[in-house]
Amino acid sequence: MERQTTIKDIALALRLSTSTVSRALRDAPDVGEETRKAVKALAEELDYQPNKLALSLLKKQTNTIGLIIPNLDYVLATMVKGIDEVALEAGYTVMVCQSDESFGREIVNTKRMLDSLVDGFIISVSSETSIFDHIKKIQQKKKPLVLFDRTINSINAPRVRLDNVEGGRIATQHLIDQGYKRIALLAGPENLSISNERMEGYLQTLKQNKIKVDKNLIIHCDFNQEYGKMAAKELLIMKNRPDAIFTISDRLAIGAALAIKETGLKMPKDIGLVGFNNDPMTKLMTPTISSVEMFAFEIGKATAKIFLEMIHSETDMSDKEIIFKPKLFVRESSSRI
Amino acid sequence: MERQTTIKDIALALRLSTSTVSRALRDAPDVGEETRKAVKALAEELDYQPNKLALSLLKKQTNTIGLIIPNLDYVLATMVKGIDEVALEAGYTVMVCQSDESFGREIVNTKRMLDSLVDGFIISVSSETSIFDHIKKIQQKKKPLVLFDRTINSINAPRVRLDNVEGGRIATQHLIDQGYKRIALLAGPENLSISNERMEGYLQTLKQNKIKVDKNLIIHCDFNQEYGKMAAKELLIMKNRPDAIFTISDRLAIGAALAIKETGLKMPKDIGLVGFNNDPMTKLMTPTISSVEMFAFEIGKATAKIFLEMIHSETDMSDKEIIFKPKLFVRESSSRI
DNA sequence: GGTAATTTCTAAAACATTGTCAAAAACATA
DNA sequence: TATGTTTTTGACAATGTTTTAGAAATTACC
Repeated sequence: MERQTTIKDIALALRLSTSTVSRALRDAPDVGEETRKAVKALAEELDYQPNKLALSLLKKQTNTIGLIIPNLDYVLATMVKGIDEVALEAGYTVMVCQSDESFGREIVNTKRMLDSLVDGFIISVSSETSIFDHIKKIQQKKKPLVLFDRTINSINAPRVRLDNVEGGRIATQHLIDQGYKRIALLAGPENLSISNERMEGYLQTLKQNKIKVDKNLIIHCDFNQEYGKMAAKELLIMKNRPDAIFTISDRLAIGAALAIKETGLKMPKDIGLVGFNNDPMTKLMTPTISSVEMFAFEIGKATAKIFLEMIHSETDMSDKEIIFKPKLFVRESSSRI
Repeated sequence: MERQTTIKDIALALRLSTSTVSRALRDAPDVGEETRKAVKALAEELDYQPNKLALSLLKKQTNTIGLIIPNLDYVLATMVKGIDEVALEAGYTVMVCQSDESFGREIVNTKRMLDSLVDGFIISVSSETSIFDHIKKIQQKKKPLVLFDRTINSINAPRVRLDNVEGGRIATQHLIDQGYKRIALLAGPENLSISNERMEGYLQTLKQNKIKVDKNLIIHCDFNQEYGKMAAKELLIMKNRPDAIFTISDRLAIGAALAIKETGLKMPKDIGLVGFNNDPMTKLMTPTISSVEMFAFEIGKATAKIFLEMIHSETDMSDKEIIFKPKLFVRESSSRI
């Protein structure tokens, strides 16, 4: 790696002090017109670029955001895109680390980034994470922290997320409206906020419609097409099988759709299916799958904006919560009326 | 943000010099057993973490890799995962920037990162990029650079990629073997290496099989489902329409599949279709779509490994090229024998 | 007891930059 | 010319760390 031109080189060449050069470059008022010109000309010639590292050390800020996410599936990738866009605009660079749904890797990533290279954190936790000491440590060090998508109630930080309860409600209500009576739920990992909230919406809606909850119709499993398929199979071979399935993610929905096909049942006639995320895949399957849109890009942008706000203003924002309203896209898999 | 404990604090408290503290912490030989213990104990107590910024400034390395990619679709996300995994293992953190297929944003991202925060670059260029000054600048500054997936011939840097010509060949040959006679090509953006290489394979194979190339059957378009659909429609309404389409990406293939469905043609009977990437979506479509697997995860890992090798050894590696062999997964869309 | 060798520590430089304060130069006014 | 004011510049400290060279202090040996 080549030695970079520094302010010192310019100072030496022009027989000036480094401070004068520094000021000339920053267009400070107290520097002679001629010196300024000379400095700028030489800086241009030598392709001088201020050393960000030295600046960061001095200013104690790196203009870098640490982003920790569980994976890079469609939804997260879209959110990352939103975050990226806003951050770039504001002069920040994003450091993305995937925990790969692993608690251990989430901790390693947090620790690494905490060791001083980032100005703050934007986090969506892994499905394994149920202890939050590493996240509390961020707050102890008083670094800005915003949670998004999969948020944590016991952590006092601004959060941006979907109204997942509402999402569960509109999906379930839609299935009921379409005349389905026994609605199963493919829930995600148990300790995840999004799982529980969407389930909450499901339960509320059943209750409101005076439908008794059958615990056998609720299955928890990881976000993985294969698991989704297996879980759906389990449901479909029950004596008193469900006539509709609401899955908490589209990946699970796709697994379920495959299970349904293999069993020889037809959607939406024999069984209804609604997924979550509005992954483009749902439009491509045959039949197309109804799904709840979660405005991932917008959530990403809003998250980054809150983060920036948090960095720039000193006011406490830990109560701030931005909640997006979901929207159901009805497709073939669930429209039998 | 809270003030971090520094080596100075420890030195002051223990009435030692900072140098001694530094050596004690690093287990250097010339430091007394008792001092070492005292220092370590206090460091533990005050939760001392070395300031990476200061270290980076001193050592002139940040242990950070700048990764520039055009987007975060399935293939790239998988590659990023591979890169991430290897980098993390080696103690490096990855800074991901999406150019979003825009030349301008690619330049901004490169410039930002070049301004000293990263030790080197791993790049896959945007489809708009046909001038490479920003990339040459990286090399002028003697920073390690590895190109992957979409590589550039005019840049002398190690590269990791698929044997795209071979990919084009096996896809085309397969279609011929299945008895298709008029094979169209949905190529990607014109200036992209992967487009041209896959097309090269297509052309070679036609020639080998003594099939005359019909230029009207070759359409270039951006990687976008909608464009793919439009381009396919164009092909399908021709008087002398093709009886098979080979698309250079699965996103285009999916677009083509939708166009085919709308036209009322049946795959694989009336028309054959082969895509590229082996995106999980291809397994979910009805009919399932044949596709060329490109081992994205492996390419990602290999790329990161080369990068690390480049960082650690000083030997010139700019000739190094790792080429993965593609593999065709035959599915319903193209198997009519 | 004196010299040499060894151990343990410190001071200063280095990394690139900015900020503060003081000095010097330039200029204006009486 | 002397004084005051403004403009321009420089010296030095500070950011947090490691490294080099060397200084004390201790121990070993004759």
